[in-house]
Amino acid sequence: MARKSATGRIGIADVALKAGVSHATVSRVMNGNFTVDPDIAARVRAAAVELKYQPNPVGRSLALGKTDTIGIVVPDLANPTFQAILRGLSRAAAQDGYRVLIADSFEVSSEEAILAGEARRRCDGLVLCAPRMGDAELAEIAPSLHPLVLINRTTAAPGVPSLVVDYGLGVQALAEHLVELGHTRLAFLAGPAGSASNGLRLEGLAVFKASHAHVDVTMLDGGSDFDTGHEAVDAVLASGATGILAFNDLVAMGLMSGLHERGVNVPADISVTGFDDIPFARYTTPTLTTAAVPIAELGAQAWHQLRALIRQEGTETPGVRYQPRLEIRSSSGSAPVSPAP
Amino acid sequence: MARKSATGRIGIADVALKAGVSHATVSRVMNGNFTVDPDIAARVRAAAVELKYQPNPVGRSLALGKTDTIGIVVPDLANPTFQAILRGLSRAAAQDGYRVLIADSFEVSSEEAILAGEARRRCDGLVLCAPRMGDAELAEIAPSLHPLVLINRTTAAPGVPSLVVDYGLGVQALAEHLVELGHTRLAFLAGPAGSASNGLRLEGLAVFKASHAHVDVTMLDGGSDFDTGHEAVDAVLASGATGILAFNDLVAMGLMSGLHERGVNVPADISVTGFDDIPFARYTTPTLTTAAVPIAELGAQAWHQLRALIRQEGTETPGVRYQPRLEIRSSSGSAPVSPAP
DNA sequence: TTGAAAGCGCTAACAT
DNA sequence: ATGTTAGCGCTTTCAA
Repeated sequence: MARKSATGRIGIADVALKAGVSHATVSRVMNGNFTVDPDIAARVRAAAVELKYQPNPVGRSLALGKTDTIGIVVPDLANPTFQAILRGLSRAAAQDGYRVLIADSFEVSSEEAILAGEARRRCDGLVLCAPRMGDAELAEIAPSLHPLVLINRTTAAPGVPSLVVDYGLGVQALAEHLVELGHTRLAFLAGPAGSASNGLRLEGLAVFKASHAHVDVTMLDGGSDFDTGHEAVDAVLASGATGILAFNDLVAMGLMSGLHERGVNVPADISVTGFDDIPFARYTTPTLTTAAVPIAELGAQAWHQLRALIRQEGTETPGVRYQPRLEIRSSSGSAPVSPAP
Repeated sequence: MARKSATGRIGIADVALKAGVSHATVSRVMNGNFTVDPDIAARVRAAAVELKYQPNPVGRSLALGKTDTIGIVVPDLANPTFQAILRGLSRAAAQDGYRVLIADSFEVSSEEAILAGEARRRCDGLVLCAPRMGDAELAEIAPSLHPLVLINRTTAAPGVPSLVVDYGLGVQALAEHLVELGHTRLAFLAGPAGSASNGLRLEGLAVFKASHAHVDVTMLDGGSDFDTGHEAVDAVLASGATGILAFNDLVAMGLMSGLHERGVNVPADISVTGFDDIPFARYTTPTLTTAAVPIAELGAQAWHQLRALIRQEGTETPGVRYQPRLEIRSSSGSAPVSPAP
């Protein structure tokens, strides 16, 4: 048989032997180098087909110094937001012939730096998605990770484009919307303490409060998943608020489910808003008012920025800032005449 | 500076130079080979730390003939089922120091074989998730993909473990459940035509029908997402069925949303069941009766089977068959006395 | 115990 | 137009 190499797979040498040419010529043919005699090229191609030869990407990567692979580090693969980003990234990168290596840090921020470094070494570039590590650490490792693109996080380190969603603006729009509906007592169901996007929401709320002295905004501890919302029902009811700004759509859905169980009517008794506009938001009962984030586009954009960096296109790309779009559906309505039960 | 190599990164040669030893010795130290003099080892380690040396995985892969990476090919990264499998796989593989490369075929079955081959060549093993390609093609390429694990698909090719969920049994249990509630007119909202799991459901329904001659089961065309369910409202109502078996939870949610808009009460007028028990199923209104699939475990199990293959542990692993568990919630109830509106 | 050297599979500069 | 040769960065025999 034609299996010569140590790995047992068919290598360039086998094809060269079969076609009666040198490795170099085979390599040239495989890479579409036209300085090869058509007859010989045909012979090589025939041999390659017959042997079912497929170039070994590892050897190729070592020789070329590139892997045609990019890495992405996410805090939690279970989070729909990160899933959507991954999808957008994967799709866009695939269009340019790049593959995606994933690294899930499982919210263990101390692992992120190591994970990122390891991923980066196997890839041509890296996307760091909402990293939980501290600013100092991020700035310190950023240079060693170049080409690097940040999502929902910025850094002082130079040459690192950031794609950030303006959660502050989004939460302001939602609060504004509730106020226009007559609500004067709001509550914010916060997200994970370490999350930068939660910080942005808090900043947005501070701005909102400064210009709406007559509106009462209660702060409630929370998280980022269904259960958070579901478990927050008591706290929400105790707050006396009639307009609830949930950290995200998942929390909002959990909350609505809990309120439903208590017989509280949404939006007649209490209005609930989410954030992100995940696909499910259109199909909840009632449908969810939320702030839409062009999340899949974020993934695609991350690839485009990374690609520019990899190709060393000197176009200074400071990143992109995305503004959420208010998506009014049925979970928000006029404030009840009497306070909520 | 210590940057010598062509790639601009610090290589083993830099460390060797700095420590005053050969590449070989550095390699030995980095790999914990104890045949190195402790003093020299310490010197090497110090040099490595000082230069922030990190071995290049590509060079390592080429020398060792392994990448410590596995690949997974999915038909659609947007599908929660595949996301969950990916997560379980990624988590389990990470525990053993393996990374995951993803390849999304975007439901283009003609691309699957190429995608799978490319992914496999960069990895030590492959997981093919519910491949849409034909049986013949699958059996033909399977040997070249070894080590290979199949999810929700089987093949005649030997040495390929399959993890399959028994969708047939699940749909039978759901239908049985509806019949026990008094429903005699059911409808099945089918999934994608090419999907093997849809085929299994159909087989299950055939078995069910054979033993329930008095029950009428209408077959309705469909798909696998929200919109499918939402758009099926008319067909569902026209069928006169009071118990609807949706292809999966997403379709069920879309359908319930559509029914709600039409003023049809679930489950008073019509009962709806899903499939998969995605996290959202607990939080729909009403909560969704479904068949639970231990989906994250499937991903983990895929890794364990793949690991055994990679390690060439001769333990014949013919795969695992998972039986869905009936999860009765609020979207299914007694059949209405009079036919649905 | 260490170094020199071969080789993993490929690409590319150089030579012919 | 093609072959020879030298790497890419690493591991691993084989000598010493």
